[in-house]
Amino acid sequence: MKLLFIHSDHLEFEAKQKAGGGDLAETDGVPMEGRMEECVTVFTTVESGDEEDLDAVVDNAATELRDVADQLNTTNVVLYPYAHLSEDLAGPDAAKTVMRNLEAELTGEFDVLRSPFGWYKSFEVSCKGHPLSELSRHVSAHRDEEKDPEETEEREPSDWHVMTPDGDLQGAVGAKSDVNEDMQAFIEDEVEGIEKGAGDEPPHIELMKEKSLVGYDELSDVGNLRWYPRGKLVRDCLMEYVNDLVVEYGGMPVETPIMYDLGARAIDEHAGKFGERQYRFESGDRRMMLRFAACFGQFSIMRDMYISENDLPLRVYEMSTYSFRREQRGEVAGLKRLRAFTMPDMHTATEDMAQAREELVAQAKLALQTSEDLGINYEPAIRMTREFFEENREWVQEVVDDLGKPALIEVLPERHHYWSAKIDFAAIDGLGRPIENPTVQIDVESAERFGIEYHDGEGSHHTPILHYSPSGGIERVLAAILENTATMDTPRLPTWLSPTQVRFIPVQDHVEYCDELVDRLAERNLRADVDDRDESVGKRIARAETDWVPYYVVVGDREVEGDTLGVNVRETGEELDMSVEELLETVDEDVGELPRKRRYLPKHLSKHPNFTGN
RNA sequence: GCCUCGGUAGCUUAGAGGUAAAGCGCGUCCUUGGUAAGGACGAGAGCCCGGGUUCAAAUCCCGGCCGAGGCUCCA
Repeated sequence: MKLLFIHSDHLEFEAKQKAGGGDLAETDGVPMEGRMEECVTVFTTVESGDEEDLDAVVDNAATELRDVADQLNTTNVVLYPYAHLSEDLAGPDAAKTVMRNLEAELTGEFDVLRSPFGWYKSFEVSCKGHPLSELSRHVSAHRDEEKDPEETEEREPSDWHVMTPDGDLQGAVGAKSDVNEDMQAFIEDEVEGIEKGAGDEPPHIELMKEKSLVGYDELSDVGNLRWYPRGKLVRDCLMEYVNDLVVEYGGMPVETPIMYDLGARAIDEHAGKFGERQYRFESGDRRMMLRFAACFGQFSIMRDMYISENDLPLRVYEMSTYSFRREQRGEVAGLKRLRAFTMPDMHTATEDMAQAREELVAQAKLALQTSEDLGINYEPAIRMTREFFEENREWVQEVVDDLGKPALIEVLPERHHYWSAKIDFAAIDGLGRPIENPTVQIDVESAERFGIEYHDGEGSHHTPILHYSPSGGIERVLAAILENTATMDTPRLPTWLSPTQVRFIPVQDHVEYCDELVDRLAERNLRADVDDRDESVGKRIARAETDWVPYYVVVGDREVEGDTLGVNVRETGEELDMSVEELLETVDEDVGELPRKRRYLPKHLSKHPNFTGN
């Protein structure tokens, strides 16, 4: 809601003509003309985000108004509906409700004159012109806890348990002694609300800058990152990894638009559920939004398809570059929380709840596999409504057994969101705080809202739909990987993600020989480069160390003339004698089946520009 | 969004009303090096942006932008 306060000598209005059609114009309970002296005139625009909680908006607006009236030392208030303060209007019914309720809220405390909604009106206002006589405020539907202590009581707290693979269920806090360190940290954060690492910067933020991977860009909005070649390579490898994994599983890749028309009912409803955290804008005469996940486009595809029961489960997949969430300013942090992020997103239309449950487990297990490949430890949390838990208790036990590790169990008294059950996986960062990454959820609402149906011999049916991200957002995956490095003796990336996998350091002018070795590695799609700079050996080795190169080799007369290389293995700090062939084999095995992309930077270090780490 | 702290060379930081510093990096030269940083010289600064106070502002004040942390939040 937008409010424009004018401290006025007087305000006078007269309704002239109804605006819009139907019963838009208010006729009952408001005067058609009026005048007030020595007042604060409040031009008011109710916005779409306010519809989330009209009572909260009224309360917050009243608070602002009291504050302003107090400063201006007046008790006369004119409430004047004025659509032109925002481009994102609430529906007329909501707007009228807010105006009426605000009037009711203020009456008694103030002398209130309200001007009617939905009319073209003439008005005259005389602004006093002192420094505080024109003020504007933005009020949201967000409840401030301090102002409304009773509000926090409203949502009943969840029950928390830990379930072990053998089916044993116990209270989460009591189970802490039986689980590993990460799960303990997870319970402390989720259940006990214990803050850890207060005041410290998470290590990944400095690393992403220092290693020239990712940086901020002041010319963009907050939480929109830029990727330098080294980071871009890591990012592309991660994306390729996830794409391959999902396609292998049976996801069918698509690509869908990043912006949607809020004029479409299904879009408006789906978007409306998620409150204010969206990028919204006008384009021509349309109100648009940027997607916050790939649901919109994929649901739209499914809606337009003729889906036979034989097509189920139907898995539509997309690497959403980008999804957008306008997180609050102070919530955005490093790679952990962004406004523009990259979410691998698959939606699966299923025949019925039985198939949905089956898919949920299979997809959860696939998520756990990324844990292996990425070297990130994940702790699972199964969250569901009490109703779901009671109906599916045995099945939940099977799930935990299948996942093969203890799971945090959250039982919600009632359904708040579109899902009835979901499984999240959390990595624990260097400060003991969770980074929630993969997730799979059973959505019981969207098929109906978007008109997604499948057809069998009998007729058509709405489908339960799974939302799935096998890895979580790509940026968060990198955050988790970098956080991991902070606890290592020798911090490093896995070889398959290292921008340079092998570096050669020539002495006695053996650059050409090194170039040949680079080419031999390239034949196997392995990334090598040559530090041909005119620097001391010690200095170039220091550079290989700070560049986190997993294998580096000094190449001089001995190597060119002999048949072994002294290969420095960063992980162990050992120098091993290997033939060229052995080096190739070692690196080859190290990368294994994981993606192999070409180098993004020149072969010679002397040609590497310094990208600023910002 | 609110609160606290910060923004000085490409990077990391020192300085605190009166001519703007250092290390790293960069350039040139010397060194032709054998496993974590060889030497010399040099270039490089709208001191985040906009206002204000002052003879004088990077420095003090106000507003904004960006970053970190805290609150809230992550659908």
